[in-house]
Amino acid sequence: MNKNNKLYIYNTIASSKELFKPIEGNRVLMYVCGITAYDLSHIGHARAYITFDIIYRYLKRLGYDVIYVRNFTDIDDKIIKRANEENTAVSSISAKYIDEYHKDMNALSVLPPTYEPRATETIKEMIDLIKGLIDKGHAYEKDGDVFFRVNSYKGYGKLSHKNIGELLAGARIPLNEEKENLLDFALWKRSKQGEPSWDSPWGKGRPGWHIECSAMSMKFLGETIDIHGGGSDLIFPHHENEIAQSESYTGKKFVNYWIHNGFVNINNEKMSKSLKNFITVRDLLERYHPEVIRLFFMFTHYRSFIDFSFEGLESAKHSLMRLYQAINLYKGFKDKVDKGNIKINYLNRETEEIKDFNNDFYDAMNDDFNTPSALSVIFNLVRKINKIINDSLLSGFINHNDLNFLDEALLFISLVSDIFGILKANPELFIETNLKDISKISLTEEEIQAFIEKRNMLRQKREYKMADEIRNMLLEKGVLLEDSNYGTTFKIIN
RNA sequence: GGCGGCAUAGCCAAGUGGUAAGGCAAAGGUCUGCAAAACCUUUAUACCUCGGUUCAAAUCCGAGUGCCGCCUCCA
Repeated sequence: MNKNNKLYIYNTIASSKELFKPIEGNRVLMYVCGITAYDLSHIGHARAYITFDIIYRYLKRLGYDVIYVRNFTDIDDKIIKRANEENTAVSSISAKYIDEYHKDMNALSVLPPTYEPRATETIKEMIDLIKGLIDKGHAYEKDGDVFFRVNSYKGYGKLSHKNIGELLAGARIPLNEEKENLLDFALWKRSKQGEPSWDSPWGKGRPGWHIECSAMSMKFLGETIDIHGGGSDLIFPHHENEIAQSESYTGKKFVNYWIHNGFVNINNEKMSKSLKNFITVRDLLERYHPEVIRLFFMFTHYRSFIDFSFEGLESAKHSLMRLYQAINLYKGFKDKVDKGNIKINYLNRETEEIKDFNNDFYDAMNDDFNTPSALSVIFNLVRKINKIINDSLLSGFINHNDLNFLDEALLFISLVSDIFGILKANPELFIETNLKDISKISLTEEEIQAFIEKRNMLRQKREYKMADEIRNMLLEKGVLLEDSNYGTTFKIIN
């Protein structure tokens, strides 16, 4: 762990952590590859965009002025295929799924980037880029298709740490007669019957996939940017190709820091459409609070693959509850202090210092955004908060130093919650609503309340046996009763 | 076939040279008519195996085993 208060980022191209230094002053130029809009987003997308959301939020917290671009691929084979299947326009498919994506991201509290360009809005820039590449001998046209000449770029493979020979040996792509080299990739594709197309110097056609990110990155951020991110599956060939075409065109370094998030697996296997084991964000949001999903991902470092499981989600849910309970406990406690039910004593006593937790937290985050480690700091802090409050509740006194620590601790937690995008709900409400899902059982809320009242009458008469019978009966139906000083509440169990 | 990653308690998961964070679960305690909830406390002495380097290794090096990913669209 680094103790020098500086941010280190794991750079894929260097295969190691590097000190982060922006190109210019406090400004950070960040580009993250967005989705291809042809279907609902799945939990893999959720992980990727939550990861970069936290990076975005954290960089801003460090005082950087971040210009964040995240694109939409709205022209592509899969979208065309989907449009044909549904007998509708390509643009209506992409518009629909961009809209659905926004709904999902919004629900997950993923902040909107500074710019969200679409490929089809950047055709002109792409054509200019391709023209430039042809002029410089890095690309060639063949019957309306344009390919990038991989052999013309000597650094090819530097990101994915492969060399052209290895790639050729392992290639599984069928040989395309029109290409000079198996590894050459399409910059421009001539249009086929019934496909959307744009005019170009090479006839009607549409862009290849890789060129759009180079064009959009340059359009909004310039020729060299600080951070470029995406899922680890994009390292090859997508990002490798982006580097080749961008650097061949500008003669400058394209990206300083490459950040890639690990994959989401299900039962230890990659999630994919062909295995039919993917879970949509939409489905997950029906079962879990968005903050539970965020916390679930944060419990694993962003670069590790994560094995998705409902057990893991349940665990995250209980963890989140623990955080909310502590906030709630503090609120109730402050109320008691304000009302004079807890007396403040002004003896000088050693107490915890918030700055220790603060330092540990930033050390963790500065170490390549180590959220699991940062979370452990928060849970340690929560234990201290609970302990101080419970001790005071028993004794009726709170030391003024401890009280001050509590106030600072809660302020710190609220700052952390801005970075993580959690703990934004009303604690009392969150705890209540997350435990009550009446739809799962055969009783109505009114019926349950009636039983609770009946039982409490019996309890007042000390007829505990009958009271317990009601409690057991409700438990069999999935309703668990909880008695407290404030009355009896219930929650639904599975 | 080539390249790369991972292997830490019942489960999940940090830690990458100085003697094992945290979460969930479990057990004990406080509270309660009893429970539940909440909170507190406790919970790894072979960190996959074998060998090596070092005063010191989960951490570095070598070999092996197992799992996974990339080399095809993919977050």
